[in-house]
Order: sequence, then structure tokens, then C-alpha cells
Amino acid sequence: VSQTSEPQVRIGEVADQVGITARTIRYYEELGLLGDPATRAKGSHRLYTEADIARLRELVRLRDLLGLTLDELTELAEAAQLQQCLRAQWAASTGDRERATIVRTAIPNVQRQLDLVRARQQHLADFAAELEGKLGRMHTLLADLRRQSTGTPARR
Amino acid sequence: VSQTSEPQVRIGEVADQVGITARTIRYYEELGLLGDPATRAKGSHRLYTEADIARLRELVRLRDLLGLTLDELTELAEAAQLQQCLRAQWAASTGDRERATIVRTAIPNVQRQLDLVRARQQHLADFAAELEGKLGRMHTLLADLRRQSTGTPARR
DNA sequence: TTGCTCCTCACGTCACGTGAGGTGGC
DNA sequence: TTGCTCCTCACGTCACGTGAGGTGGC
Repeated sequence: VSQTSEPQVRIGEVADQVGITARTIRYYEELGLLGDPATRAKGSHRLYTEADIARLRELVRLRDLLGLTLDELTELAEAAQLQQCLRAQWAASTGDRERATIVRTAIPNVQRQLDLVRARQQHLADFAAELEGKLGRMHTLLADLRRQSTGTPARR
Repeated sequence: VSQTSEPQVRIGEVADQVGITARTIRYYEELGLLGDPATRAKGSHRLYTEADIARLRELVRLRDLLGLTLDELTELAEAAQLQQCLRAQWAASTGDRERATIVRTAIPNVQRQLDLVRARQQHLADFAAELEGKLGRMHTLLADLRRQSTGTPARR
């Protein structure tokens, strides 16, 4: 039954595109971070859709940029999983009221991610300011030393 | 010979202050990330100065905020180690020219850290923008649904 | 003396890395 | 048929976590 469905891509290319290894993808599947491998004959090749790739990219970003553990990712992922599930219901649900409910339940999940990003940004800004201060002091010090060795009196 | 030197603090308090465990500190010492334990009788308590604590804080920040491996930290630390060594020479060196050289060698190290921080900030800003866009679209969608269910025609 | 924190092994764990040996699709 | 990528164990590694059993300082 070869429907004209979305193109499927193999694990190696997915790994290259996302910037991780095939091992990592298999490990995440083992932990249940990716949607079930559904029906895949034991030993046959894994195939991924564009949606799967986007999902992996998000997981990797949350891991790398926010330093979340895979346990924490699982939590967030379960929420996103539910979101995915709701997205499927979306087409089926015709009522605006139902649709509104679906969107409302999805919002806090995204909001939480944004909060985490904001906190990270704050810490990085602090760090950057500190490094800049350090660098600035070193440069003025250098300038002072140069002035002294050329006979120019240092300001102060 | 109890000199009136800087106060020393034990590993547990250091761990609390920095927000890590004693095990991590011992592991870092084992890897040579902290200045040599110098002369410590095998089995006796480790004692740390304020400078040691500041150093550990920096290492942990580089690890957490930038996601550096301990190998990468070792590289940066060796440069910082050299910087530390130079700082000791500082007092001894009277010549401005020598001092200028010391500062000049220390600058690129700090600059490199700042570059890494900048790159991280860029990625986080991208991520934040994406999440905000997502959130915004969800909110307008919700508003549209609300308008429709109350009979108000949706814009567009 | 009694707690408390510290010490040194040493094994466990998380998140993969890295082959070994074998099968499947262009 | 020949490469190439894929598959499944399974052991190794990095960065610690977590006791076990014992010693030291207020």
C-alpha cells in the first residue's frame, strides 16, 4: 500500500542534519523520547519524516542550550507528545470551543520553555558583563603602562 | 608556623557555596583542574582559600553555561593557570614593560571566553524568538476562535 | 566522649562512543 | 555482485553519584 505519503529518510542522514550520531537517535528511541517506532520489523531500517527531524532538533536544542537531562526532556516531551496527539485531534474536531481548549492546553508548555530560555539569557548576560569588565580593566591598565613607559603621566 | 594568612575553608562549605558536591571537587582535583593540592598529608582535610573558590565558580559557570567538557576546561584552565602564575610574578616584576607583557598574554584568554558567551547568546536569542513567535500565533489563534464562537467575524 | 564532617576506595549510573559480526536496499 | 548504510548486541568512557568503612577536628 504505497500511499503518496511524506518522504522518509534514513537514520544516518537524520543524524547528519541534526548534528548528532545515529547512536544518540537509537538511544533516545530506547528511552521513548521519540514517538514509538510504531510498527518496524525487528532488524529493518528506521525511517523518519520531516516532523520527526524537527522534533529531534528541538530536543537537541533543549539539551544543548538549556542543559536539560534526558529525564527532564522526557517530561517536556510527554507534554509535547500530548500536544502532538491533540494536533491529530485538531482535524477531527470541528467545534471552535474544542479547538480553543486544545490551544489553551498547549500554551503553558511553550511558555515554560521560554521561561527557561529567559533565565539562561540572564545568566549569560551577567557572565558577559563580568568578562567585559575584566577585559576593559586589562586594556586600561595596558594603556596606563604604555603611558608611563613613554613618560606620559597616567591619568587618575 | 601559623602565619596570619587567608582563612581556609573545608570542602563541604566550598561545595555548598559553589552549588556542587564534594565529590565533584575531588574529581576536579584528580583531573588537575585545581591548583595542585600542594602539600597535603594523605588523609588530611582539604582546605581552600577564597581564590580557590572563585576559581571553582568560574569553572562551574563555564561548564554549565557554555557546556564545555572537562577536557576543554582543562585547556582554558591551563591558560588561566599560567595567568595565575603570572599574577604571582606581577609583584616581583617592577618593570612596566614586563607588566605590560603579562597583561597582553592574559587578554586573549578572557577574550576567547567572551566570544564563546556571545555565540551562546546568539543561539539563545534565536531560540527565544522562535518560541515567542509560536506563542504569539497560538494566542491570536485563540482570540480568533473566541471571536468566532461569539459571532464576531474574524479578521483577515 | 559524642557528633559531625572529612577521608579513601570502589562500584553504580547517565548519556552516549565504539567496535564486532551480520543483514538489507540502490 | 559489489559497496554502502543499516541492524543488534555489548563493552568502554566521561562525569560524576553513592554507599562502605574508617579517621580527625571542634
